[in-house]
Amino acid sequence: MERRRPTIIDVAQKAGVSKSTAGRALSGASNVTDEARERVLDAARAVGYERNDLAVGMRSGRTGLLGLVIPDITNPFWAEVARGAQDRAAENGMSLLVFSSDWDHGREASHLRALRQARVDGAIINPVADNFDDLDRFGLPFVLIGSSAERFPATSSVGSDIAQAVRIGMDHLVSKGHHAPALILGPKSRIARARFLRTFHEHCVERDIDPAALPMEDGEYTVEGGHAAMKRLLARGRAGHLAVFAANDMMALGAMVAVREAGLSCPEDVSILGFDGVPAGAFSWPGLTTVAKPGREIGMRAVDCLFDEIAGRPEHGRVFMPCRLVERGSLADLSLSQPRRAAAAGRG
Amino acid sequence: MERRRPTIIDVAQKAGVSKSTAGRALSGASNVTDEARERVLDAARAVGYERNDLAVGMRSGRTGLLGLVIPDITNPFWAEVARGAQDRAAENGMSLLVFSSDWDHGREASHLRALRQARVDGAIINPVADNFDDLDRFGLPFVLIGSSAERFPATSSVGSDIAQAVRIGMDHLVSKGHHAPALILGPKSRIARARFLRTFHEHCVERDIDPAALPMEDGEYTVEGGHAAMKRLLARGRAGHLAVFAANDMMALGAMVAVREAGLSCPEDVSILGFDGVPAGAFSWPGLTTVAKPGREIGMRAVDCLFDEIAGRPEHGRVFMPCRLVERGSLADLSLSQPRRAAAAGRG
DNA sequence: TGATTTCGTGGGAACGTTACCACGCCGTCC
DNA sequence: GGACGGCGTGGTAACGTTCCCACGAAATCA
Repeated sequence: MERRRPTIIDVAQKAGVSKSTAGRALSGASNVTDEARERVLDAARAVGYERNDLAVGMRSGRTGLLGLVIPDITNPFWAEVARGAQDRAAENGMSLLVFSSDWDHGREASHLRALRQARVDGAIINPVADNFDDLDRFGLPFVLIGSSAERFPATSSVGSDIAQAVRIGMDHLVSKGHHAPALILGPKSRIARARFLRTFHEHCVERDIDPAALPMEDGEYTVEGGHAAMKRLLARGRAGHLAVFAANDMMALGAMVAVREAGLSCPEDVSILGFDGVPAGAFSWPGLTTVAKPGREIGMRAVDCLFDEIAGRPEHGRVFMPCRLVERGSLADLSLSQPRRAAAAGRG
Repeated sequence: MERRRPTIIDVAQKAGVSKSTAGRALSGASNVTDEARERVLDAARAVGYERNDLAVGMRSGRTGLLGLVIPDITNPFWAEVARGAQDRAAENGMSLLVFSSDWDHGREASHLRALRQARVDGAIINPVADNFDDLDRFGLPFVLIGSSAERFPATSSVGSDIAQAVRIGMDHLVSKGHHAPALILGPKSRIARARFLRTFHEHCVERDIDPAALPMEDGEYTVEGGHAAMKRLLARGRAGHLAVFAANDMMALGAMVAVREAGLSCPEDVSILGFDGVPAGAFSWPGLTTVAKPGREIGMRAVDCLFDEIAGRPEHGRVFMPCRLVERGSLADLSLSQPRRAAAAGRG
């Protein structure tokens, strides 16, 4: 801090041009001769010049900073989103300010204000569900991510395609011979639950299944929530093999523990399919088969959409990124014990 | 962007004072009357004024931004470090720029330059091991974190107390009746391995154990590395119960798989102790007993140290944060089957 | 009472870069 | 030859805040 850093004035003097010409050469503008540009670039290298983004931002209105406001960086899904956003930002010479909101309205408001004060070029936000006012008045380009973005229909957003995810999950269950799986759902207040259920109902209609006849339990999106829901499912009694589609991987992992505690085994007695793709699913025994959300792709796509917002290009509306099946060991394959014709009919 | 944002000039005019007085009132300086301050704060609220951190940074040299350069935000340990740093930064009204280096020298150099250009107030860095030059010339206050910080002895750093971790791990193994555990170590080139081994040797000396007589294998700090090392350990044959202290949790989880593949069970035949505390350890079966690193605390402490660096307060040197035992189910308790006197002698 | 100190206020300049415009030179066209 | 347009260059001012100093009024001290 004691030693003054070289400025564009130092570069200009060394190169024997004006600061205007120096600035143009350094920014890659076309209205500079190649000879002048060479002299400027050499001078910049010689004095060790590095751009001051504060000054650039003051005059040009662009800082090269992007903001990311997510619930919790230690949550594996959001860490993947952050990673995708980081990578895309870095590819484009931009830096990412990362905040964890813990789904707290006040924290989010505080983070949004920090972003405004820092004059970021734009932000990617997983909105706290009831935070309409702050987002309306954010005043900078932004893109929403995650399920809660649905509450802001006029805004560009990027999220997992939950409908597609439920569909590939159900198709996979059916292909393994599980035609009437039980469901472990998330809490009633959550948007993701409604989307999950809607697609599940569509799936049943397509296959002439009465959804009301299928066992369903719900709970928090936690290990404990899934554990309790599975216990309730098992307490209903089961006729033969039970298959369960859990609304997220933590619930699925908790359900596995409940199965074990009941003296049963997975997948021999109970098959469990998760939804999320958290890393821990690879280490349960057996490994959890799950429908993985595209966290990293969401992060990258959100940055792309944000660049369009910043550039004033047409809005994207809502973008849904496809999920992907991750096959491990938690689903029994009952299709192997089915007569061929019955399996084909089941796939109708 | 079209609507000009209110500046301190607007606030001053509305409050009927100079911009100097307005600035003093808003920054909490003492040389303003209470009456003027009140008028200024009311005016600021009325016009919707928010500070411009670019302008503040240009004049004052302080931006309110901190940088964090870690290997990979999706790694659970580093995500915890980031979380701790975020929280401590937010408590102090600062914002955190987060970068993932992937242990790549070029990426790190690029991130350090971005931090300089953004004129951050300081940075927390897990250095790529051979990056002496860039750090020497970083030019901003910084604090190092993680094991590779040991290569920069004159610099403030914060890391896990690996010696203490190995000690509580070994003490715990002994308390469970495992007096001569095998080791699964990380790669020879890694600093953490040397520290782990050194403490292990000290522990053996204290307990009159010949370390050369204990089985040791090594590999990469990955599931696959641990899996292969455990297979080699098992291939040596085992006399009764085998206990293994693995150099990180991923290796431990890989070792568990190898145990199962060998037709053995954990903890009945083979006990496994990990090191790290990754979330996945809670979901293996049995759950992994491990010595957990204090990621979040490291992040917080690093921010505290950085504030001291920024303020020019005396350096901290190297700070080692204590690790913590997380008991789950992967260690058999052999002390229950030991005669009381023999157990006491073993602990001597 | 006069000199000195303290406090609060206001004005100018600095911070480092870009946006903007004027100007001179050169080439092309009528 | 003169008018026009394009290109490259340079100079000024703007961006929004803080730093710094000068000044006047009030309080304190001798």
